[in-house]
Amino acid sequence: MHDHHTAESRRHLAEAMPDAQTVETVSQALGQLGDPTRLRIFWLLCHTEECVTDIAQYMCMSSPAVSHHLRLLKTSGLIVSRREGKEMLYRAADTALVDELHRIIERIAEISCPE
Amino acid sequence: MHDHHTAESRRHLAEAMPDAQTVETVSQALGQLGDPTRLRIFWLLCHTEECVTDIAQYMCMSSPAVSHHLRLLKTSGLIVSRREGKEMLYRAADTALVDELHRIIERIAEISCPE
DNA sequence: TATTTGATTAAATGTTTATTTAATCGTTGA
DNA sequence: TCAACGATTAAATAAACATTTAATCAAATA
Repeated sequence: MHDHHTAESRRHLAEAMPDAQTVETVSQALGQLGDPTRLRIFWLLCHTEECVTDIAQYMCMSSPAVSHHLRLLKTSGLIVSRREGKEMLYRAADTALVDELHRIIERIAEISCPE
Repeated sequence: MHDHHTAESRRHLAEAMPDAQTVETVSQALGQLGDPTRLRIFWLLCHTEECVTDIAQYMCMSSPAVSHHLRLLKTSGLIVSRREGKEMLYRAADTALVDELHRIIERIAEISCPE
């Protein structure tokens, strides 16, 4: 049987480890952008406000499919919407979380895909 | 029929939009941490080097299940491993991508779960 | 108020993904 | 070289998830 951590080092880690609620929240946010479709929609909505029809056209997808992703992003607090006449306009939420996510997307793109 | 973007504004967006390859890469990396189990393993391995048995114990999971997640993280370039005797030791990879991801995890935890 | 347009919801389908159990592989030491 | 230990692989199952088509909803306007 090999050596494991001491009780003390294990305690240190356990204390520094984000609690279950935090882990849920963080992975939920990151998971949203783990889907390439949602990543592109989110990125788009960080740059401009769009209606569902235009997003669908931009993404080359059906509007029900886009609607589905918009609902997930909205439920996660990453985007917001407002009605204007018959249209629903979506854009990125104005929060620190969104700023960070937008930042890291462009940063990872820089790092991983330099050209 | 409502108004859409001009050809010019659409062109601007299309040019700024990360290409398909980049979107794939970014969402792949973020998606890895979209799973709470992998997020916790990754976070752990950002802080210390561990063998599979210890990770499994820490996570309260079977070692095959942990092995599965380690493989995914490794394939994505987020962690590395080395053999020491019978054990495989895993730790976070020493890359800019990993630094960024580690940074954002702790940042999102700060933002979303203040206490 | 009936029709049209834009958006969402629901049901159904197909795919991906996590976990379990059992079997196998690699290394060490008896 | 055989037994023991740590780790991985494989097959099977179950749970999540994305997409499609059809139906419904909400606002505008003719």
